[in-house]
Amino acid sequence: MSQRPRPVRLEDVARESGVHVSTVSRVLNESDSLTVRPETRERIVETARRLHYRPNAIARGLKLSSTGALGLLVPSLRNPVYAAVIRGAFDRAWEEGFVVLLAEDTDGGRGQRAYESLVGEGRIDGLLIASARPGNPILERFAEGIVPCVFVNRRHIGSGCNASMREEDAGAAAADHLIGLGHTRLGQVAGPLVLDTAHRRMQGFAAAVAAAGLDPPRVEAAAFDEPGGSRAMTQLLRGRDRPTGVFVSNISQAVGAFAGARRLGRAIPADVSVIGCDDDPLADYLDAPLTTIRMPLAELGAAAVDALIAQLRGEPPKDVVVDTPPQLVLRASTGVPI
Amino acid sequence: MSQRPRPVRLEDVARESGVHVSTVSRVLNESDSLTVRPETRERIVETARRLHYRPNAIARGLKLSSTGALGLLVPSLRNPVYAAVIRGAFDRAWEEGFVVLLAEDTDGGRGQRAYESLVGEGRIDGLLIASARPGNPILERFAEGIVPCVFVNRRHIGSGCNASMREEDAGAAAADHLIGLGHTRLGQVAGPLVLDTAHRRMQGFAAAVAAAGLDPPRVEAAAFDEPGGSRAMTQLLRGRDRPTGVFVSNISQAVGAFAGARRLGRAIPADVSVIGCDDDPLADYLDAPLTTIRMPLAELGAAAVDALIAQLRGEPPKDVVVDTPPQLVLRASTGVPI
DNA sequence: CCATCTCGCGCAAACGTTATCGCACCCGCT
DNA sequence: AGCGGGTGCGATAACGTTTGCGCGAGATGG
Repeated sequence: MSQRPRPVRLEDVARESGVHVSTVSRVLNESDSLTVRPETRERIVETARRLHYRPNAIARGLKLSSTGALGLLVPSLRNPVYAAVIRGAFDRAWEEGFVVLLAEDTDGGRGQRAYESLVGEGRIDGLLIASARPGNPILERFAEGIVPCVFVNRRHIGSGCNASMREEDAGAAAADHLIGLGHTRLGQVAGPLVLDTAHRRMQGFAAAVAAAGLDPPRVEAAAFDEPGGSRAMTQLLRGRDRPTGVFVSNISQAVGAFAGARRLGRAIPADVSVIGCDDDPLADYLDAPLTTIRMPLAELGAAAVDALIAQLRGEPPKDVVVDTPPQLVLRASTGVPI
Repeated sequence: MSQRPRPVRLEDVARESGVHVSTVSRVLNESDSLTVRPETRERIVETARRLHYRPNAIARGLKLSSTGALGLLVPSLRNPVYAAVIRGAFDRAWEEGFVVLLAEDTDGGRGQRAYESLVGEGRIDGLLIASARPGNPILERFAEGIVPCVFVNRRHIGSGCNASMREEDAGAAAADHLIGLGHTRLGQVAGPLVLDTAHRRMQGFAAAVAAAGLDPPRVEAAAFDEPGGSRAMTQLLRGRDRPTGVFVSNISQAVGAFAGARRLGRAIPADVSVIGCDDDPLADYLDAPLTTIRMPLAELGAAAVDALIAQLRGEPPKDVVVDTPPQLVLRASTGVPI
């Protein structure tokens, strides 16, 4: 029954170095009024280190009415794409002295509950929302304006605080690659078109196809998961005039799309070229290895954190777009049409 | 420049209902000394609801010296298996009135930093560690005993507070399935054997093989990711006496193993049967659809939260094993040997 | 030698809660 | 009428931190 060690408080450091707590606080915060003798400062810093003092975030949060924590709502933890965004956000937040609290905003109210706990109970200073979608109750709560928010990846039009990437360029890069290979009948497995991200990706793709003077691509919208990709690909590959080159919007969709093509007996890339969006280690291990458009996901996470912290500092919210261009990662799933 | 609405405090509710804050606090906490007139209670509850009062978790945490938050450290957010564990943990925690703060404990110090922020700064009451592995610095910090901990999935031998599943039975179920199909030369793509989980899975597999009177399986240990699975499978399938049935320990490894077999020109299941561990939607979309052993992952997450909360209530720590048995999910990647 | 100024630090109040104590008041009993 | 004991609630002190204010002491100037 060993006791848990009582955490060391400001008062312990103060007593040990023979000064008042307020002095310790000021010294350790390196604050403005540095009117402290160097030797005293030295002594305080030294004992603080010796005792392994760490300020209590709860007490600090109460006094400062700011917790040093940011929330991050992602739509699904099963989607490896978000792992990259999350890492980018965590790392940048840490650099800025913040901790980020991650929650999954799936159907079933997990996101709502997280919102209640994190925002409603004052546990965070700001919220990163990567799970925006029309009808998501979180959007109504956003309007209440309890905490500053930034929408990540999926924009919330009119919010004035979106962090996004060059989705149109991603679609265009995919189209250009397929067109460059000689494909003339193109198709797209898009995401749910109510999602801003999916919509822009589609528009960029369609615009590039139009610019090349080709017939508009056939588009099948589908959920961002394996079943969605499978069903959409099956639709695209059925019937006459089927596309020889298909742009798929997400790695999970790509896995499903591969399965769909396989079931119809179509080989990749011999019968149909497939290019994916969002690069992921998994792409190397598909059959065939998936050519993708790499998106700056970690940078997106970092940029979103920056934008949120700017708001916390009192700056007016603004939309930001990560300017790193989408980049083609060539593997084996695309080739010249037969 | 709309102002953020100032959150409603206990005092607002008190003023509005004409009583003192302490009374409001007692009423809303339904506490012991219910010596309050029903009409007063009614009035307080009513105005609290009307004003949408939510207690401030920070102030509450400071006073009670308990935050109502649990930490959860997972080794990788790219592994879909953990999504299931996380959901189980989140949901159970919510039922018990706790919020869980999720962080990734990858190489590169993310876990360390999370530990510092969450435990060191007193942001959480207890910690769930799913990222235990020999040499992980978190294990030394555990020994300091600042907060109660529970090790999830990967046990920390000797800690006395592990939550795990019937890994040996998983290995045995996989072996039994392959043996039942008539396979006599078995192999295993194991996880890193320094990990308790991987080791037990391997032992269960080996024991079942021995019990059937077969030669001991060839085991290739590998990282729990696609490259690991690919390399290990390649090793297993090279040389004479290669196995006709292989047990792979994880869905990511399975993807890699499929790729490895493909590169050697071996068909699944015609040339080699593959059975995976941990069921996941992805399994349906592999070529061939992957037969797996389903593990009770969400229940594991829930059980770990239960064990941690028990410790917070002052009960002595104890090891728990989720008793739901591993279950065969038959798909197309296993068949009778040629 | 006293007034003034600056330096170096202590004092105490707050942040929003909860918990312990205690004080009125009302009821019933003698 | 006086007394005792509940009943119903208010005052208050914390929890660990930050911060405006102020006070003593030494330095400086007249």
